[in-house]
Amino acid sequence: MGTGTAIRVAALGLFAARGYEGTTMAEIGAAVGIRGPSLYKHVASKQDLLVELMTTTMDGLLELHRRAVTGTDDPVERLRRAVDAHVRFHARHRMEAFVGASEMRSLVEPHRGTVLGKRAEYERAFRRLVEEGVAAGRFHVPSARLASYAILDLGMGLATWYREEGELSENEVVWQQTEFALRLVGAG
Amino acid sequence: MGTGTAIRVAALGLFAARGYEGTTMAEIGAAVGIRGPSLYKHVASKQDLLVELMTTTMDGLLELHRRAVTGTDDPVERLRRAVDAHVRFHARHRMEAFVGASEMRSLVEPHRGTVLGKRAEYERAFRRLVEEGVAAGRFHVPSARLASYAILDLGMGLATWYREEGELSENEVVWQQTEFALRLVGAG
DNA sequence: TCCGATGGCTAGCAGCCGTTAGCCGATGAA
DNA sequence: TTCATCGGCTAACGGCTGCTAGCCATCGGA
Repeated sequence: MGTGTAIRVAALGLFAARGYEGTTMAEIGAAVGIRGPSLYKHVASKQDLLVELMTTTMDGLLELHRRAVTGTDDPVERLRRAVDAHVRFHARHRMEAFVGASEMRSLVEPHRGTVLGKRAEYERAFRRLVEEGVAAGRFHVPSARLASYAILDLGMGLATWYREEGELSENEVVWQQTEFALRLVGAG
Repeated sequence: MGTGTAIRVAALGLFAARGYEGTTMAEIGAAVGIRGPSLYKHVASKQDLLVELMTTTMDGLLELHRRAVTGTDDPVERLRRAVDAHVRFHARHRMEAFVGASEMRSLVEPHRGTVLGKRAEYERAFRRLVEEGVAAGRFHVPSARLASYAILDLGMGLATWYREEGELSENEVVWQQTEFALRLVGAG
């Protein structure tokens, strides 16, 4: 693993624990065994670290979603796979999800707009999934928008309470959350 | 409205928008028409502003929950009322909820521990509600813990996407989210 | 063997932060 | 009218921040 990668990992952990504004370049340096100024031999700026972190997170999530919904036309199965990917991603990338949700404000334009755009795209994709199910008579919800937000929130909540060392394995959590999502749209 | 209250309101808005570390005392002052140092005639410190904000938020939420579940023994009705209070609170206090979730790290001990304790108490109360329903054969979930987290996440998500000016009224959102919660625990 | 590139280091700049000290006009009770 | 209190203000302190400049050891290829 290159030094650049180690720096990004350290930055992620610190941003999650202390926040972007609450993290100093000296701390990030210390986490990888060098001094603050030496970081600039590897990264352009502190802001750059955040930008890259947030855009790659959203890109990864979008890519996983696309792969998940490809290969079947059945609305129930499509939603099941999308939720599986969504929850699994949030279980595996809790810190990225937390930083992504709470540090949007620290992102400077135009990157803020870019990331917000990707997030809106992800939300639309989920909403469309719910709408397809409703149109096919498989889901029964008064508002597809509200239902899709609810499903997204289920997964994003993991950032707060999920722990790998916890009593529930990743697969158990993923399975139950998927079940919750299907019940929620009235397909359970 | 006293100056002290105006300061707290301004601080809440700024903490939500820019984060605790990203907000300066001069900005809080400017929001109420005075200079930064003058704030110290009304508040003890910046940290104090955050402490008070977070503890009163949790106290308010706990009190609302207690009132909601008092007066009936029916597990379904108890959960319905608790979710109603939970969602309504988060719709009305979006900024408090957002700050409460993302600025726990900026809280200094012993206040951090106190607030975490209150949050844990709130989570336990909800879990107990689910467990009661399961014990009474009215709810059907594999894990009460996971189900209660899911319900809590439903409401907390509002902090991100709910807007008063949106197309859905508070009552509509509250009603649908309550419905989602009941479906989720298999009581719909 | 040379030498450029790489990647550490320290010093330091320019600016901002929370907070304190101390000043002063307005206000209202005695 | 007097005078203490209140609540503004500016100046300033001590400390920290992101980042740049510039120095130097190491090391791999020519």
